[in-house]
Amino acid sequence: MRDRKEQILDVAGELVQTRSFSAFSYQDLSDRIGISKASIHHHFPSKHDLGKALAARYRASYKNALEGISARCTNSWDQLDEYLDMVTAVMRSGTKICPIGSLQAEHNVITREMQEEVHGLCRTIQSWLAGVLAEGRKKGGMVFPGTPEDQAALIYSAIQGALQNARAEGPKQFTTVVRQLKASLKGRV
Amino acid sequence: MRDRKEQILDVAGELVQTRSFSAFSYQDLSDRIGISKASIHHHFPSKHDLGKALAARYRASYKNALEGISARCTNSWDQLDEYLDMVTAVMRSGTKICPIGSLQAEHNVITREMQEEVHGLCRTIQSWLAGVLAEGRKKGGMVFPGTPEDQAALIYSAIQGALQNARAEGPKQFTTVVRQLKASLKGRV
DNA sequence: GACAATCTACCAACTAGTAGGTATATATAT
DNA sequence: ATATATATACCTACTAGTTGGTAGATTGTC
Repeated sequence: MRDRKEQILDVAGELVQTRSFSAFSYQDLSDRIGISKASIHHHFPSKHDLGKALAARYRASYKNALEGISARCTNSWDQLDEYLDMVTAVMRSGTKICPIGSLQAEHNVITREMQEEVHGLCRTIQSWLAGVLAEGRKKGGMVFPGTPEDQAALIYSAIQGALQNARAEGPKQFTTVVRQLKASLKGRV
Repeated sequence: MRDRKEQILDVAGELVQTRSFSAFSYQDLSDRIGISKASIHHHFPSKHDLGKALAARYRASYKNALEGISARCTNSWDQLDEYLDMVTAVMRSGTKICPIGSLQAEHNVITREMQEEVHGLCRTIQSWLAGVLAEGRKKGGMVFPGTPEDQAALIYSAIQGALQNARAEGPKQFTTVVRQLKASLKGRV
């Protein structure tokens, strides 16, 4: 089976998002997938290997998704909406949180290579957001203080914080944050 | 020694903020404090007891700090500044993150009682923020869309997300987010 | 035959938590 | 005063189970 690796990453991803990187084990993977613990070590010799591959996959997947949005729609507002819809979908799928948030919370217990993957993912999203905001300010009437990069940092932080809150406080808070962000960009106060 | 309990909570708090709740053990506490693991079990029979006491202490401490700010200054802008300064101090102290963020990231692996303490802490901060925002809109010229509660949710989420990013991305991003939030409230765009 | 994927069976280290004992205070009863 | 409880704080030594990881044999597939 060639996609066993993918399957393992799927399950590991779910565990990272519902628990945390420290709080799941190879045994958990073994139980869920139905092959022995040693077999999982065959595919990912150490937990660091697994974590690194997982973070890299998240990074590639986000990059792909964001490029897809850019290709699909030209309007900045639509691009922002699609991004926010994507994140909303993550929140709605059970009791998950953002994988970035989960891995960042354990920043000091993951390896350097994992840290770098997570860091790259942050940069990818924020620079994409900054691009959308720059274009939106020029042509779409988006209103915000500072540079597009500054505002991207705010939006990114708010979304990440809101995603984390959502699991404890429910989805209402998350949609409120999204609404506030959009209203603020429209300059309606 | 009466304050042994406090000392244990101090060390546990630091470990929660630098690692995560799952990623520290009674042995870690024992090593750092210099008393046996069993002695720590004497003070906090189970890890759940320890986590609950820790979350409760955070809650009380935040409540106290926020009430102190309200008592100290009457101006809404000053109150907001003091809150933001307090959070900035958390970020600057080494490689810590917000304890709430850390515990929320592990929402599904902590006990219900711990979840409730964390939840209460979130509510405490957000309703305090909402109070400051309501007053600031009325008398201080603060500008934001939606209700004060809505905007409090945004600010709270952004701060929490930014705190989490700070450890991976450095303090610059955090100060940027704070600056953007304040500029936005001032209506300068 | 080579190779990948799997297995069983193991390892040392670590996990939260317990059992049972010791030293030292502070009461209380005589 | 002095003996006797009681409680706190700590200890060493242990349990049962989990952790990430390894060794070596077995399977199926090109």
